[in-house]
Amino acid sequence: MWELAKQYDPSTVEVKWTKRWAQEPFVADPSSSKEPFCIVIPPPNVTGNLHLGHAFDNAIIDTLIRFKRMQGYETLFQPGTDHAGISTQVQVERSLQEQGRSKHDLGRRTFLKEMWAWKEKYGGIILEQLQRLGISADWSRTRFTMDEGLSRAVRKQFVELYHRGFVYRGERIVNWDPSSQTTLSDLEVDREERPGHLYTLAYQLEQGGHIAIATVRPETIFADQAIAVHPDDERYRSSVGKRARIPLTDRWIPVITDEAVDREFGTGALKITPAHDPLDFEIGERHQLERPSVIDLDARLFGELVPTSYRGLDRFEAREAVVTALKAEASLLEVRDHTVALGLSQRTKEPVEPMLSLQWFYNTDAIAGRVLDVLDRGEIELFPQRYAKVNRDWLSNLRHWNISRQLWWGHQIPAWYDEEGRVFVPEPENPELDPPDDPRYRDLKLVQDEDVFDTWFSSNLWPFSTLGWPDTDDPFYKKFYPTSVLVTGYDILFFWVARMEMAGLEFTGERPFDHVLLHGLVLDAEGQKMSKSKGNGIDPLDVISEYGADALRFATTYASTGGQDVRWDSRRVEMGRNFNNKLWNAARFVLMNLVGEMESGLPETLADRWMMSALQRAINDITTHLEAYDLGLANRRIYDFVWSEFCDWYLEAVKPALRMENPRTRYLLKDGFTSILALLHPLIPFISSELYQALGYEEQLATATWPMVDEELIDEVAEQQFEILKEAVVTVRNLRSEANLAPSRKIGIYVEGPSEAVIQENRSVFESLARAELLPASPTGAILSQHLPELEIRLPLEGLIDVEEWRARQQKRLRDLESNRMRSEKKLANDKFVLNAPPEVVEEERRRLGEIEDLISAIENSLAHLHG
RNA sequence: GGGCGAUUAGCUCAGCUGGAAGAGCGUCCGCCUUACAAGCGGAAGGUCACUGGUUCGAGCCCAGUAUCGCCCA
Repeated sequence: MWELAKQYDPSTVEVKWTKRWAQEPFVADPSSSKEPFCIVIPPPNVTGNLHLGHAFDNAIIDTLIRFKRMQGYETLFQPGTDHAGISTQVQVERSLQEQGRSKHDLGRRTFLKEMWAWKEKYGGIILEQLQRLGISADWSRTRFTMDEGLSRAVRKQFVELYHRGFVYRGERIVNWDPSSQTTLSDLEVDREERPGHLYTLAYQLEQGGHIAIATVRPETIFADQAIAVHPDDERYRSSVGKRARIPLTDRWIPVITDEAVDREFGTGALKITPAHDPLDFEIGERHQLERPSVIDLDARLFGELVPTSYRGLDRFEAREAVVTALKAEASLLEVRDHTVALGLSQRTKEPVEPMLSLQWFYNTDAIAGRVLDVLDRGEIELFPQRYAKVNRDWLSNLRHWNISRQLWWGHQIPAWYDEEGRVFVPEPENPELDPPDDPRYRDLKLVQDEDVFDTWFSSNLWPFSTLGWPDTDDPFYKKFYPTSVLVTGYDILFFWVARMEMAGLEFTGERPFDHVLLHGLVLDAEGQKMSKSKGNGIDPLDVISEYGADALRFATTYASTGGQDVRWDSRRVEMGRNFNNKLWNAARFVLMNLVGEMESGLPETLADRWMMSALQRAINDITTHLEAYDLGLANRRIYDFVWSEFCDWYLEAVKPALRMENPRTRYLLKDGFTSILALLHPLIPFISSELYQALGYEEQLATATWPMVDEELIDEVAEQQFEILKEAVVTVRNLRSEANLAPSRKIGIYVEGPSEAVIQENRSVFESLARAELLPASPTGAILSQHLPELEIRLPLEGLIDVEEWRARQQKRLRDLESNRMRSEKKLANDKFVLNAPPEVVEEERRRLGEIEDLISAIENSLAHLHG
């Protein structure tokens, strides 16, 4: 037992438990009769690295899981990883590039082999990093979104949605990222305001004159199909129905009217380019316009419609060239500065090209409506509650979701086409049967769609696909679904949470989780988002090696309050490290005193009674906070209890009894400290487990039971008396400090007043804490005295003390008391207060006033007798 | 344009249903007091952004303003 070092070193302890929890994971038992509690991990990118966001998220999850496990729930912390389509593929492509190869050199099959090899090589890293955080997941159930079972779930989702008519293939304007060469959903595009220009172009009218149109993208004029004005716009009445010539070309297009045109924008006349703008696409549909494209997948101008000199130019180069030519032709009427809302690919930051493309879409209108009903009924509860509205607003304004991605890494879309372009999708009765293997289509030449699904189209199934769905008889699905709470950052409320809500209802008929706990984001010290490109990220593994994983967990749960963003501040981690050291040393003290006889039973001494009582209150508060997901409050409460109550007061107060080898106190010391370790375990699992073992317990703390409040131990008398004792001790320390008496010097103290008995009865505790000796009679001669309610404390004035300074201090205290008296008197003189305020508040105010008055007269009296 | 969050001690942040403002760090003074100097004892430090309102009573509730940040269009 004595081998506990003076200073806590987390590294060896944490590595030891990390290994143990990896080798003996917390396996969930679906046949258990215990109530289930399940959280699925927000699956990190399989080849990614741990960042602070993961650490934050998983610390919260694991705290809840460990808490519930100790409370007696059958817990499942379901771990796993996500294939993260684009980012993983980009990584592998980059590494190929370094070897001078491209995915096209390899071909799809070989490339995918490389991808899987990559996944095998790097896919375990992030999970190992998570284990280093001490999370108690059931590692025997680790899942990956491209596992066989989960892939089956994705296929079933698509097949069913297709046959129910919610998923369709269509030509729509999509967000094309020319850099990663794939389409993106609306959510993956960030809008950014950029300085740009608004160009006014003159389109010659066939009857003479011209019509001026405003555009921010002059390079797309070659794909124009019409000019549109608002039907009520008088300015263009005469032009409607006429034809106008596209500048730099010989093409003539009609002037049409459409309600969607904003008369206030530019000249009120718009060029309509259905293939390159979503609004133009809609207008084009209404007027049956053709939709030729002039921008290719590399964002270069192409096609018959583009004059040869511009073909092959990048869209931005082309803009310059077109503008120059327009100027030369005198078709450019005006160029004005104009901020444009540019769509950028979230991943590559490349401007997205709105482009006409044949893609798969998911019409979520109906299912979103059902989710809204469930949210309205409060069946899914969000924490903090304000996010319920955000959740709802997004669901009620959904556009069809583009679910195809032009990638190879992911779930290839199970749709086949024959030579005439007809679509073949597996039958719902037999979703595993590929149409080419279906005898009915034996004579057809079927080719599978090359694309894969958006990654979120598989992670939306995560809460149930990881539990065995589509096998609804899977015991884990039966036991743990719907899951209990989903914990994630608010930044993926739409991406993931809302989509899981839809998928859950669509396919299981149930909400996927009862509660959603959304936490904030971890920002850098300046309040900026952490990102690779900015290089302002902090590696959690560095933090762990410097301070320990417990300290990191402490810092994250401490900062987890009300969904607020967390500015990174290493002082919080230091706080955690210091706390762990404090706890370690408290344990050393406890262990040091556990030699010899112990006797179980109720507390007898004042200190024991007080500590056990304070412990019950702490248990109650901490349990309540954890149940309400207020981890920050729970953390602060246990921190204060351990440091300020247990260590600062109890451990000091208990020393005399321990010196006298009180077996009951010994027992309670151990008992109380054991409860503390249990209360701390969800927050700082490593050190608490280690110390619990050091105390001699066989079972590991993680599976011990959560402390319960024992009402019998709540002892208000002891609390009041101990409070008096503390105040008296603080006063003596105060006097000593003011009298400049060295702490090492024993001083004589005399106490007098109604509360005197409490001090006398706990003489040894008082003397030990105050480092003083109680005098049998009041000292004579020069004394310093300090007044407390119901107690006067006297100290022989023997040291060198500046009496004038002392007098000044006392007078300041008097002034403070007098202003308090005035406030109190004023309050009590107010009839409205006395009549309206609750009686106990009024009573408290009266008591306070009486106390103040006593103190004032006592201090005045002692000042009068103070001789300098 | 719509919505949300923040504004409390020098710094980073707590503050539950309204009932005399808190923590950690930092600062000042004193300590190797036999668990702990990553510590112990003591102290200083706040017009709770601003303006009105409700209330016996407002950091907290209501209305508005300002600044910063985020989301959506």
